[in-house]
Amino acid sequence: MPELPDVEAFKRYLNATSLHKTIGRVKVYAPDVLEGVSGRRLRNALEGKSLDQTRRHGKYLFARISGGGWLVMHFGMTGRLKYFKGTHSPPRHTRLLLSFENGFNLAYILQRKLGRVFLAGSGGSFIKERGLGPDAMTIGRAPFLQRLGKGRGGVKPWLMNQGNIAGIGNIYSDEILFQARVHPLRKTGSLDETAGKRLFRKTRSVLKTASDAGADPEAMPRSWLMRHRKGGGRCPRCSSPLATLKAAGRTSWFCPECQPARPTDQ
DNA sequence: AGGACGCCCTGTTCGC
DNA sequence: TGCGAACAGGGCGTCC
Repeated sequence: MPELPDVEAFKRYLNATSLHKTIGRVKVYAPDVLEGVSGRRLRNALEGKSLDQTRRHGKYLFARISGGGWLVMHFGMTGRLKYFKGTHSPPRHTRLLLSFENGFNLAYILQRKLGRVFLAGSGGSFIKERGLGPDAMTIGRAPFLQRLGKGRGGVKPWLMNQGNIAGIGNIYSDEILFQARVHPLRKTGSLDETAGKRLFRKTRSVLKTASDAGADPEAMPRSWLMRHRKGGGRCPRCSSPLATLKAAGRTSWFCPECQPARPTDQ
């Protein structure tokens, strides 16, 4: 699930549960989710320390370690965090477990092992090394439009490419395109100034609204595409049957009436 | 450069 | 009901 709003919710969850608590023990259940750091080094960096602040950039969550460095988490398609009490076995698919001295634990859970955990010196250096673009929720209009103008391909791949702007995945790109009334196969170069500005505005508002709602799909407005993107779903705006197509190997949902294709884009 | 594709994983749903 | 295929909100490398 995790796109920007979901990771924002994880950040708030971590803040509310796990800050300023001494980490007694770290258990790595799946060493293969660690990237660029060994289990031993991760344990050494965390045990006896605490997490004292968090940041989010795109789909990455950063937690600063009191002893120096940052624990960085990416959640793949199925990741989440769970804070729980006790010493009983952690939730299914727990890949990394921080056990605090207060008797509680923070589990990093991935059903499919597509997420990754890193240890970084600083957030800024990590973002640079990974080639991430500016955060999709905080980027300003001018840099957004400037970067959009450099695109040569489709709008949807542009939105989802983390090097352009960071944080948008399949679900939210569909939502943004729907609300901006842009067909998923439109090319970035075919968008005029007005459409570009609309795309920026909807990117901002969709991510903001979803983050404020805790990324809970059920809490999103009924007027959003997201609430209807399933077989037999109809457009919340014009009631037309929604359509799907494949782009970049992923399913795009859209309304053929509200998001008309342009012949040059087909 | 951009896009299609396979792959990494695991669980669920779909179609015959 | 059974069983394999297809698919699922991510991202990387490879190839064209």
